[in-house]
Amino acid sequence: LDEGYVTAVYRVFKQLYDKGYIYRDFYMVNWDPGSRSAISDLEVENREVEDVLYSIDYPVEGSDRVLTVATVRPETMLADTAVAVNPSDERYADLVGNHCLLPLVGRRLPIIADEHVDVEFGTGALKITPGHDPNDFEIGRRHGLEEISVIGPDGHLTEEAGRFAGLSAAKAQEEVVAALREEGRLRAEEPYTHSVPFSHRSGERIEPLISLQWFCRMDELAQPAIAAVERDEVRIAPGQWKRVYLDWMREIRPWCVSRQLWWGHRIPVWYCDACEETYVAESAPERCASCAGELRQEEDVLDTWFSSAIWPFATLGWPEETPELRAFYPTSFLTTAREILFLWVARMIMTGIEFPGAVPFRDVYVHSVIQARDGRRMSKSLGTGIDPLEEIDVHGADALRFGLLAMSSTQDVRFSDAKVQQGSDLANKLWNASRLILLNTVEVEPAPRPARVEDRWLLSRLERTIASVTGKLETYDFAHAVQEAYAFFWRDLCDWYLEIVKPRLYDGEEDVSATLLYTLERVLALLHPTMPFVTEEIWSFHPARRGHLAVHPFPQVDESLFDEAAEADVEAGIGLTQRLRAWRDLVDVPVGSVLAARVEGVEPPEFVARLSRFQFAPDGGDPVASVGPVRVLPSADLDAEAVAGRLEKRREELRSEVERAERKLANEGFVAKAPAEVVEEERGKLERYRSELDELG
RNA sequence: GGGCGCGUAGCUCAGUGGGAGAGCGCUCGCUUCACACGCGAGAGGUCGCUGGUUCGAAACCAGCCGCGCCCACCA
Repeated sequence: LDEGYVTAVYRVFKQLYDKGYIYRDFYMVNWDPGSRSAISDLEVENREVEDVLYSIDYPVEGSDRVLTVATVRPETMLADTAVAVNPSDERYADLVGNHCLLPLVGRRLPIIADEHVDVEFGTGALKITPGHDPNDFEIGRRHGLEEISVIGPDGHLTEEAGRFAGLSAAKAQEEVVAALREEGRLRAEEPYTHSVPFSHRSGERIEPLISLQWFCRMDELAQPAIAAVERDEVRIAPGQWKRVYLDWMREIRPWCVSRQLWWGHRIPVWYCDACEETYVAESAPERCASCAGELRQEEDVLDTWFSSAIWPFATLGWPEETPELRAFYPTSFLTTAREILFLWVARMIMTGIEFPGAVPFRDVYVHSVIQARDGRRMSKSLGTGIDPLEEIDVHGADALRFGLLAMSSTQDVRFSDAKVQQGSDLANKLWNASRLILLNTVEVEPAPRPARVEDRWLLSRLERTIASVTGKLETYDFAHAVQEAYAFFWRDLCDWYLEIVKPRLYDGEEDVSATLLYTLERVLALLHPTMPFVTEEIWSFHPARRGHLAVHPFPQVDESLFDEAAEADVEAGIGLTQRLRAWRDLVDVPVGSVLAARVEGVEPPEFVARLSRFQFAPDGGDPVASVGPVRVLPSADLDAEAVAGRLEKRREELRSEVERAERKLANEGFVAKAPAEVVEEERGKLERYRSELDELG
């Protein structure tokens, strides 16, 4: 409706017309009786339908032979203008050039030979109805056959149908079958399942009709658009869609661009009824140039995708040389659903190259499709759609956004309420963890200030997470990107680091405050694209806040904070803590009790004892159990039987591990052919299992 | 008919050559001073089937079974 846009559409139509790409022709189109309009091939959807296949005898003129033909649309026989057989079919070779007599009508039908006919199907004889079947139309044009229309745009039979005129196609079918039966021409009726075109718009069965329409020839426009994708001037990801695009483009067919609808850009063509002149123009001519008569504008409108095809530049003011067009064209990135690849993306590329002279975008990402909860397509007509506003009411906008990203994949996935709930839980956790940090840190400039090994571990993990998330976003791997950010925040920061540093935090230590505020700032920025609302709100309380988080730079990786040694030490400490906790659980130690223990060898980080409720002392008698390097000392809280049972279970686990490693290393092929580091790793494992087994006694 | 993809824990999905993973659900224990939308600990899988390649296969190859999508003019 925007005037500037209409100008652009008309300019495009006129230029394509002047180049000879746009033309008007009688042609077989997909007629949608529901919307009473032609529609394009791409708007047609094929569905399996159970029909009846009728076999009808067509007598051969001047002979007692008959040709039996098969059809699921017997009413269209009224428009038959030939019978075709395959040229290699010896059964009928002598009949080619003769005529059949069309039952009910009496028309003389030439018997022709055409490669299209399948010798194997039915009797190998095919009735030809150029007016109502796309194949027959092509065959008809090849052989110069008459094109008769017996079904009109309203789905009812025309005057051409003689005594059947005025009937609906369905009713006509019944009557034609009855008449054939009466004349003894109906040889067989059998159930037949086949795929049938339906209108994507109205849902009605397509009626192939010949009508006068506007077409756009696509092959010239397609060539540079094919080259652009071949040369990766437009990159299509995931890679398989590049080939799908190219395959389609290489076999592109003329595009029927006219529609008999009210909505749409009216085709910029004017007719003079007096002298039969036709004008194609960017704006309405006043009068006919030849006779000065009144002009009448074409009533058909353009396919909606015709105007959408020029969207990337028409919205920026093209054909005017606007500042917007100069600044923003070509654009960089388009994300889209795959069913739009042909309808829209391909056409934008073609018109972008043809008109402004440059591809409209550099990268196209074809995303996965979220299906309904039960795995069916989301669809308005099936009622399987999921209303995002309802989801937002229940879980929140951030939760839905997180959930959708977490669901996304290279394949189609079902909508998962659990993933949205996970997002909602994350928002809640972000809020609470931030509250802990913001209410307990002292006033200090946020900065990485590692004072202990756990600080170096956290900062190293933070930077590695930023690196990894960034890499995954760049390759459109959204699900893993958000899952990785989620795992760092929840596991590393909340479950471990915050629990480890609470005493230092409550003590008002500056180093840990600075490090935590720094980490929080980076985590908020990292998660902001995924959860914009809650991160922005938390940011408003952050002491480092300058302006909105939405315009805060996305975190850049600081590799100087990578620290492999700290990671190894802390992760070993975490592993030991988990084993100690599990051991306590399994031997039923009372929850609050602190057990005495002694450590053999290197002292683990301080937090291990605290988080597993142990007290490590240099001495204290004979141990009653071993957990890795930890020797648990006797205590009133320990049930001797449970401890012994647990010991035995651990021994069994270790024995089976030792056995597995030994078996592998005993395999000569493995030792000889596997890479040295893999063999070495296996030897290391075996050694560790054996020494722990020795410790247990 | 052609093409693409999928079949892994109860559910939804990751994992593409060296000891089976996540979220949810389930079991047990915790009202521990950020969070019970939470914390800790667990159980649970002949990785669709059959062959093959390999020292080694959930992963690579072939065939089969089941499911989905796209394209296509067999009446």
